[in-house]
Amino acid sequence: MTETTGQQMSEIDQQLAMDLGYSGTQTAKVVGISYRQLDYWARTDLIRPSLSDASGSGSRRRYSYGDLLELKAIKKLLDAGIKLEQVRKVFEYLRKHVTTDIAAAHIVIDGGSVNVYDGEQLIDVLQNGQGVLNVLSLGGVQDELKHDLAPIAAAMLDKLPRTSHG
Amino acid sequence: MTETTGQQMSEIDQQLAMDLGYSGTQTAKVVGISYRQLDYWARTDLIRPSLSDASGSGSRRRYSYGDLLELKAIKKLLDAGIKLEQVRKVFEYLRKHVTTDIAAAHIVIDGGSVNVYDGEQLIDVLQNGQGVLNVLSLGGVQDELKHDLAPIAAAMLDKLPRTSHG
DNA sequence: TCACGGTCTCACATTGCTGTAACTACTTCG
DNA sequence: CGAAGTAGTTACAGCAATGTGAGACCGTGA
Repeated sequence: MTETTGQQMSEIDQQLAMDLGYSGTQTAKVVGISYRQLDYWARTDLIRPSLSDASGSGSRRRYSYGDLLELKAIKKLLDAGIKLEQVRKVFEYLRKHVTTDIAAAHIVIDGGSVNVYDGEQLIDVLQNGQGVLNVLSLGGVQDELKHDLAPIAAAMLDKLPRTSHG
Repeated sequence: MTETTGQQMSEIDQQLAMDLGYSGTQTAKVVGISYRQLDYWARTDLIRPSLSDASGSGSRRRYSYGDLLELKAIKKLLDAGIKLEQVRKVFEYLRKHVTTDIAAAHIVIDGGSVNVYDGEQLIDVLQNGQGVLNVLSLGGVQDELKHDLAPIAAAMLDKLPRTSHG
């Protein structure tokens, strides 16, 4: 469609495009979300365009390259089945604890906390299954269950006809 | 923590409690969710009590030990910020591809597919950070972004005053 | 029969969108 | 400059999913 014939992008052209930033419509297309969704995210403070924010009807939003990266990451998380609420928390955190070497890093969300790793173990895992992983240890769950269950089961037995455990 | 003085649960007592099953209220308390939530999940088919389902007002639900395990796992996933919609898919899948050795296994959700592992690599990761992990490779995201961006940026440059790239 | 524990129904709230129409700004043509 | 066209933003309404709370309803045991 867009590729006519000799339409290669030079490094300089890319830089130019990046400096100009991207409109809302363009951004939505690149990221693969609806414009309404992008608008909603901006209005609800999930992510605002860092080059120029909207200021009244008729104004224009301008998204930076970095914004697009974040948006892509957000979409990845959503597609993996993570709640928007959680995504909000994650990016709130990440904006404070700046990430310099994004390409090499991996975001690791462990319950409440957020971390950025490029260590050995996690990279091994990522090389196997690329993208987002959700891992749950059922062993730990089972242990917790037993622990939580004990008092309930005990109370239950107290009400049974013959108490053979006193 | 749990061993008070004389109130120990014997293996047999536990077995007895498990056979009787657990009421809705008990189940909700053990799992750590509201009764309304448990009811909602039953009515919307996320998880129904396997010992006896509700059959008209006044009837009683009875949850098995296995149900509680599932409910615990569900809550873990929700607390980790995973969408209920995704959780539904995961457990739909898991019920078909039965899990025999639950204690040793780990659920791994990778975008669309669900797997149960007890391999070396994943266990290593789990020992570090117990519970649920969400891992995202930003390197891959950046690559995808560049790829998706090229045609858009090219179209943009076509509209600029001087075309030095033809 | 009455109280109690449990379930069911209904109404309502919140979140996360989506669609549409109105409005504003920028661009272009005369 | 001024009018028209286009792109982008805003306001408003509506929808589905996920709950929550109140209260009606039912069955069982005392």
